[in-house]
Amino acid sequence: MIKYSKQREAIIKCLSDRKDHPTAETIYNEAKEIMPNISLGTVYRNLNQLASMNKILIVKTPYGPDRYDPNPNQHPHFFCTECSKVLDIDVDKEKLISLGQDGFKGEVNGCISSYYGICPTCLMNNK
Amino acid sequence: MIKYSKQREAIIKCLSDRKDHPTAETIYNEAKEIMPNISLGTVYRNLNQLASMNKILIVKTPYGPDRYDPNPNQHPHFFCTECSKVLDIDVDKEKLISLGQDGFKGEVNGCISSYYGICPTCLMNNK
DNA sequence: ATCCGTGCAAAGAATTTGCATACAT
DNA sequence: ATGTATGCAAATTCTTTGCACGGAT
Repeated sequence: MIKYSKQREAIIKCLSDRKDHPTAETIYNEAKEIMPNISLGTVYRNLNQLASMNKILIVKTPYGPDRYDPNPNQHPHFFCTECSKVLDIDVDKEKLISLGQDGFKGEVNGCISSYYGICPTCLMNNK
Repeated sequence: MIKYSKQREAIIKCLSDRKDHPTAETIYNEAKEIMPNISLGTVYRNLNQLASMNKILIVKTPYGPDRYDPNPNQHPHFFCTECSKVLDIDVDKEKLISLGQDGFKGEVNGCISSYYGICPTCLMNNK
């Protein structure tokens, strides 16, 4: 049985407020402002707990620490190779799966897709 | 300028001989049989060097250590959730990219796709 | 009263790096 | 001779965990 905690509430709030897929460290620093005694271990514990309850998503990155996404549905992300930002990118999930399933003799249950390139903001600034 | 070394040769040989995307540790253990003094640091150094020269691919995994692929072209992998095997999976690259680019205002330069599910072998054994 | 969650610090896993020496060019 | 590569061990980075205590139910 899961019990309420101020820390978990703060972590969820920090994560939900952001659209930039923060790292545990970032969440920790932000949570510290409203809760100076919170520890990094607690942040990790809660993030893992939330992920295993399918409330949030852990986003593995090609480099550096994991990032966290308040949207629990597995969906593709875009990694900007210029500014390192991580964005959501809208991709047809069914098509993605069927691309993999097509001709494959096993059973495809899901797909984690990471697109990379130059994000709209950097593209605009470059011009 | 890059200089020849027995160690690098052994590492390349071990990697090329395998189709199972070994970890650095696995390569290290295998290389040790023909070269007992080789160190894990050397294995990592060479793998990173080869990857940055685009001779091999580093395959990030959802859990556990990175794996290495003698095929340097970025291509999708399949992770078996039963036996943890990592397989190549044949997916139309152009379609994959265009799925991401479609409607996205940035510039998509590539995609790292990880499919997961049950591999053909496990599927067969389950029946 | 029970037992889940916390802070802290230590441990762990994976990978990188500094340094003196060995080897390829 | 020059400079890259190596072995070794220590250092880094990111994350998990053990433990005693505090707080939610």
